[in-house]
Amino acid sequence: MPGITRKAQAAETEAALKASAVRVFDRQGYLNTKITDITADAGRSAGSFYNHFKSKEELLEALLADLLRVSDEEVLADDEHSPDLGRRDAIRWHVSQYWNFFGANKAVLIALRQAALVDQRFADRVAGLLEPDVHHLADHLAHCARPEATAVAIAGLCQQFAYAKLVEGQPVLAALADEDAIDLLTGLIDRGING
Amino acid sequence: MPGITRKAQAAETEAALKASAVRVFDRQGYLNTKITDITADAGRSAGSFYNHFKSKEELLEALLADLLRVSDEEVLADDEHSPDLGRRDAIRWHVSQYWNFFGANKAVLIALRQAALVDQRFADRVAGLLEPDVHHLADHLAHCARPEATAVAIAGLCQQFAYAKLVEGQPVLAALADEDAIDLLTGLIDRGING
DNA sequence: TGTACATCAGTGAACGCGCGTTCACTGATGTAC
DNA sequence: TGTACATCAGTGAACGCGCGTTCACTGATGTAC
Repeated sequence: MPGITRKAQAAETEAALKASAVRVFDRQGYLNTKITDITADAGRSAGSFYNHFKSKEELLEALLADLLRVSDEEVLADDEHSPDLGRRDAIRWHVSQYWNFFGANKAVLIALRQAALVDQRFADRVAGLLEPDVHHLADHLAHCARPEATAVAIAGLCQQFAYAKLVEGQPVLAALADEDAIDLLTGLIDRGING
Repeated sequence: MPGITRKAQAAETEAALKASAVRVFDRQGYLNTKITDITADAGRSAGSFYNHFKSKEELLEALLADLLRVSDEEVLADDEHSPDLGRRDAIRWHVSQYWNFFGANKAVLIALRQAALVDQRFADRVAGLLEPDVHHLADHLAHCARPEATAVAIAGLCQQFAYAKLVEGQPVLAALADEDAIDLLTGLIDRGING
């Protein structure tokens, strides 16, 4: 079969590089990762990297694209959630979604945040990605005093708490199960906006 | 007067380097700043830097020490604030303190956060600095379900919101005055923990 | 007080390390006839 | 189907840029007598 085996090999190497990148980013952080760290983890030569990506940034873009594709599919599979954030269970559903998404993709999410610190292009990119979510959240908060600002605050609360628990592994939070964390955030938000 | 003029010159250069560092960190971020960016801004030669600091990290440590010295003085000058976070005005006082401190020192605070991403030593350092505050906050929250975790969440909320408003300058928050931001946070926290 | 020497802050060209990136080469796979 | 050539994924040594860091030098300030 002409053309299949070679393409398959290339695809396999590309996938291996991506998988290694995620692993290494998770271990050492994006900014501390050298291209040769990735290729070494993947068991390929340094030069091989450039057959697939122009740079570490482009590799991260590819990981982001993968992440967005998967999460879009999940959103489509979601048949109707309650949009009424006046109800505690609706808040909990959203928090839980976010928490699980963060946990499942933390290596890439943190890599993006790190890249955004150093590279304005990524900063704009990340801001653009979050904006619709924050906007969506603000719509749900129309009954509050300052919907947009409150949405930003709540998004920040969730992000920072997830970071403290799932990435830094703060000792203070060690005893906190995922469900407890979600409950805690849900309670703060529910009372904060409805209470 | 023996020994005075020369020491004065050295002190002046050191101060100029620190001031330039803050300015340049604010402009380009700590991680994007080269040592020669700092010396150039200060109008000194590259080599001069090493008469005063062993590295960019040590310079940041010095800035941190300055910041801690000043803020300790302020804490001492604070004659009794209400420790009862059951009262809205007590919460507002704390939030306002934090907000102003963040605004006044954002360049250094953000530099620290950036350094912590890349350098485990700074990460531990920053964590150690915040811990007493979070612990103090947890004490005030003894009546809540999970005081420590709630304290971490609230600290994260404030930090992230201040970052969004004061550093990223999120367009959505452009119309929000400092007082409004403080009120918003106060409201969320007050209802969140007392509501 | 004056002179001769020592010390020190500051200078900037040069050095060298780390790492991203290239490129000539290999061997395997695909194509043409 | 077999043979000869083309293409391509992968290799790893070598190259070179950027930047941190050094160091011999300058001129000014301090010290000794």
